[in-house]
Amino acid sequence: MVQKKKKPVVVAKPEVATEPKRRGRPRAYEPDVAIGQALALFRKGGYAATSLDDLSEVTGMNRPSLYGAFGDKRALYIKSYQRYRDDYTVRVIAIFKADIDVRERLRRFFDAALDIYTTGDTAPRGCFAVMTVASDAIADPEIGAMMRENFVELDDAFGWCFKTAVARGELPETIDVPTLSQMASAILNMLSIRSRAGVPRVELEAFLQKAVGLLCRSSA
Amino acid sequence: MVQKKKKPVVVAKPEVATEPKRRGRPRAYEPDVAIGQALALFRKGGYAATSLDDLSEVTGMNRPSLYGAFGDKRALYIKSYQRYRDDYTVRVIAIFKADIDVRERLRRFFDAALDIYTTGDTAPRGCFAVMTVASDAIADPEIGAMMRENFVELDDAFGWCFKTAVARGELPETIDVPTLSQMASAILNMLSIRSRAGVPRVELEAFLQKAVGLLCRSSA
DNA sequence: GGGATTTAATGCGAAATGGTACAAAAAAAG
DNA sequence: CTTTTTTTGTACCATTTCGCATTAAATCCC
Repeated sequence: MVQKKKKPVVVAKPEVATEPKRRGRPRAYEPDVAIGQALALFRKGGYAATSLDDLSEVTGMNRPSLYGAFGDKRALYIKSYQRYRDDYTVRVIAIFKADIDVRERLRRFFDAALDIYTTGDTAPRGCFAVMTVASDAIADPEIGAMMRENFVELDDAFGWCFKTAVARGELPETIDVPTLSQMASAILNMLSIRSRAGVPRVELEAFLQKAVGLLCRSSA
Repeated sequence: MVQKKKKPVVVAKPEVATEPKRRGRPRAYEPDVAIGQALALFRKGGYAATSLDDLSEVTGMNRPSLYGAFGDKRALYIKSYQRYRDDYTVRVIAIFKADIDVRERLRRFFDAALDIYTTGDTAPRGCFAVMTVASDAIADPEIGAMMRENFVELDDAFGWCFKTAVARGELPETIDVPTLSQMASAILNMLSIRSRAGVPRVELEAFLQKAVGLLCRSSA
């Protein structure tokens, strides 16, 4: 899904299945890991503060190669975001598949977010989408639309949690699913901001423990 | 509080009380409005994406004057933040002084935030502190500390609201004040992110209406 | 009016930035 | 071995950026 596939029609040689015998000089880099390194750098400094030279250095690719492989800075930024989104999507799906009650599900959801937000060799990085919205990149209409979509998807994910909880009898039917979902999204935003600001993870976890309880209190 | 005062000891001349007879060539700019214009620009694009040339243009001051008056870009950024903080502080104080119940107080609080977040000649700007944390400026320890302090102050402000509500019998003594306060801060963060992302204000106001109800539901 | 003082305005310069042209290199195909 | 194809690596360009040095202007004090 992330990488090219190129119709492995009748691949006779059972190599690694990811090498369709390219023709020219072989690449000195792995596109996948390069995007990952670019993502890490963008998450550290944001769009404007990350230069192509920085990206070139961290990926080990020189600038023309970067350009040829991913396009200009903006394209690389968008590809990095898609990688970020793909990465956390698999975690969310795993949490959705688990047969657990709504409180545990929310706890795991927030905990996975903290994992992602506190990632960073030196300092926590927060949420890429939140960072993007806060940056100048939001002036780009296409990028803005992607970020709004991201937030809606998160609302929907939480909405699914709460609706499922009602269906399973864990919460009363009187709860306001949309409002609770947006509240959960708000908590996510707060985790992003504060973790990036340097608030210790344990503090945020302590808050989460009580916040989940508050969200799931059986109230009309 | 915002500007210099310079001991108006026995000011004989009742001018405007803000002109202590400077000596050299008079300024062609008003430091106050210049900072305001710089703030508007920083809020639009963030730290890295705002150049001194942009700031020079918007303030009408040429770069050497900017430098002489406020210091380098970082100093100007910090001064802009202080201006931002001073501006909203007066609004918060007004809300605190009003003799209203907790729901109305929270509503006004959030509404004032929306006023500030949706400010912008072309597009909404969000919260300056949130933007700063999300930017590369967070790498600066001093700026990071200022932002953490900002968040703590907001928590405290909400904490005062809830404690006062309990004292006035509007909420039961069993509420968890710190958790509710942080939840309110989380809502503030969400408003900042979404307004800047372009979510219409009416949508956010609709959410707020219900969110305040949820926060103030008399639950243990 | 003359000097002192403060600011404005011009412009320089070194470095960084995004982007690209072009030749050398490395592999497969013939 | 030669050609073709793809990527690498060096070098370059135009622009922007931050910062400062220097000169010109405007005002106050004597």
